[in-house]
Amino acid sequence: MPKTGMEPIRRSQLIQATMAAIDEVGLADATVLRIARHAGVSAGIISHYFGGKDGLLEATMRQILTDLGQAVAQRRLRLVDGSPRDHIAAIIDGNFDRSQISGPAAKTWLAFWASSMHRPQLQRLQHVNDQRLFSNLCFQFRRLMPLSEARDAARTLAAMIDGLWLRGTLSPEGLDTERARRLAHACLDKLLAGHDTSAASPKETA
Amino acid sequence: MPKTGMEPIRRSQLIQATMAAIDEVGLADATVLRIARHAGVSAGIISHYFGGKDGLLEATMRQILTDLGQAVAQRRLRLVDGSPRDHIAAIIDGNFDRSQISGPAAKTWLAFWASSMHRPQLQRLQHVNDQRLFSNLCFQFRRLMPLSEARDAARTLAAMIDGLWLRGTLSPEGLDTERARRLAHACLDKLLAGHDTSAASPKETA
DNA sequence: TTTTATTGATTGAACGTTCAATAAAAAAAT
DNA sequence: ATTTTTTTATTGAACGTTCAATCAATAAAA
Repeated sequence: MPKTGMEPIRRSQLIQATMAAIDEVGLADATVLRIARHAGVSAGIISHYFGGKDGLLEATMRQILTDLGQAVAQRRLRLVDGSPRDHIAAIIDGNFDRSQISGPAAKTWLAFWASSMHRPQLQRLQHVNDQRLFSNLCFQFRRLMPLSEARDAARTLAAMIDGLWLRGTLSPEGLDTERARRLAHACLDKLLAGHDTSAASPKETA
Repeated sequence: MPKTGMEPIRRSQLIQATMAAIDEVGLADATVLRIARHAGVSAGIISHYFGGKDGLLEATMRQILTDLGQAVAQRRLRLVDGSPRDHIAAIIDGNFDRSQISGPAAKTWLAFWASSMHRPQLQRLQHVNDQRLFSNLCFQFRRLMPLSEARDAARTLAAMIDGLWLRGTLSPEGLDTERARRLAHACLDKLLAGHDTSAASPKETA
C-alpha cells in the first residue's frame, strides 16, 4: 500500500477518527486502538505521525479551532464594508456552524474544554481562541459605543453564544440551531438598542 | 480508630477529596489512590462506601447539584412574596454561589458536563438540574409575559448564566463573580423592559 | 535495490477491585 | 471493674486488566 505523500491524508483521517471516537465513547475511552480502527489503520501509526496520543489530541483541538475560525471568516468576507451589526451577526452565525460539523465536533469541544483546565498546551489554544472572539466582538461594538460599554456588550454576547451552545450540546434533544441563532440575534438587538444608526436588521440572515 | 458512625463522615470526606483531586489534576488523573490520599484513608475504602469509583463520582455530582439547589433555595426563602424580578435575581445570585464553592467545584462541574455526554446516569442528573433551572425561570417570567415569550426569556437567561460561568471558569484569570452577576442582572433588565410593573430594581442585591 | 509506509506482537507501567488480616471500640460476660 | 466476645472500620498487598509506546519485520512503490 505504501504510496508516497500519505502523511497529510493520514493526519486528516486520524483527526477525524479522533472526533468520531470521542463522539462514540468520550475522551476517557477514546484509546489509540479505537481511534486507529476508526481510521482503518493500526495503532502504531499514531505515534509515527503525531509523536504519541497527546500530539494527536492537540492536533485535533487545533483543527476544531481552525474550522471555527474559518466558518466565521468566510461569512465576514462577504461584508467588505458592512455595518457593525452585520459583522456581529456574521460572527454569531459562524459560531453556530460548529453544529454543522455537529455531533462529533460538539462532544469534542466539550471534552477539550474540560481537559484544557489541566493541560497548559490546550489551555493556551483555548484562550487564544476566546480572546479572538472577544476582540472581534469588542471591535465592532466599539464603533457604536464607548469602550467600557463595548467591552460589556462583547462579554455578554460571547457568554450568550457559548451558553446557548453549551446548553444545546448537553441537552438530550441536541442543539436547536435555528432557535439558538434567533435568541442570540435577539440578544444582539437588545445590546444595540439606542446605539444603532439603522433599525434592527430588516431581514434575518436566516 | 474504628468508632461507630463513620459512614457519613467518610462519605463526605471522600466527596470533598474527589473535588480536590479533580481540581488538582483533572478527572482523567483523579485515581482512587490520589483521592484516598487526599482524604487520608486507604484506597480500598472507596469500594467499601461507594461500591466503586463510579459510585463515588456519581455521589460527587449529586453533592454539587444539591449544593447549587440549596444556594438558590436559600436566597429565595427570604422572598416570601417577592416580585418576579426579585425571584429571578435570587436565582442568578444563587447560581453564582457555585464560585464560592469555588475552584474545586468549578472544575468538577466542567468535568461532569463532559462526562455526562457518555454516562447515562450522570446525564440524567444533569438534565434534571437543567430543567429545574429553566422551569423556575420560566415560571417567574410567565407572571409578566405570554408563555412563548417567557420560554425564550428563560432560555436566554439560562444560557447567559451558564455562558458567563463557563467562560469565567475557562479563563486563566478565573471567574470575576461581581462582573458576571452585573452582566446577568443587566441581561435580566433588558428581558423585563416593557413587561415590568416596577422600574429596574432600585438597589442591587450586591 | 533503496526508500517510504505500515503492521502488530511485545513491554512495562498504572489502574480499579478484592479480600484476608488487623485493630479499635462496643457489648457482653465474669 | 476486669476480661472476653462481637461488631465495626480499615488497611494494603495481590490480581487481573488495560493502556500507550516501541520496534523489528514486512511489503509496496520508487
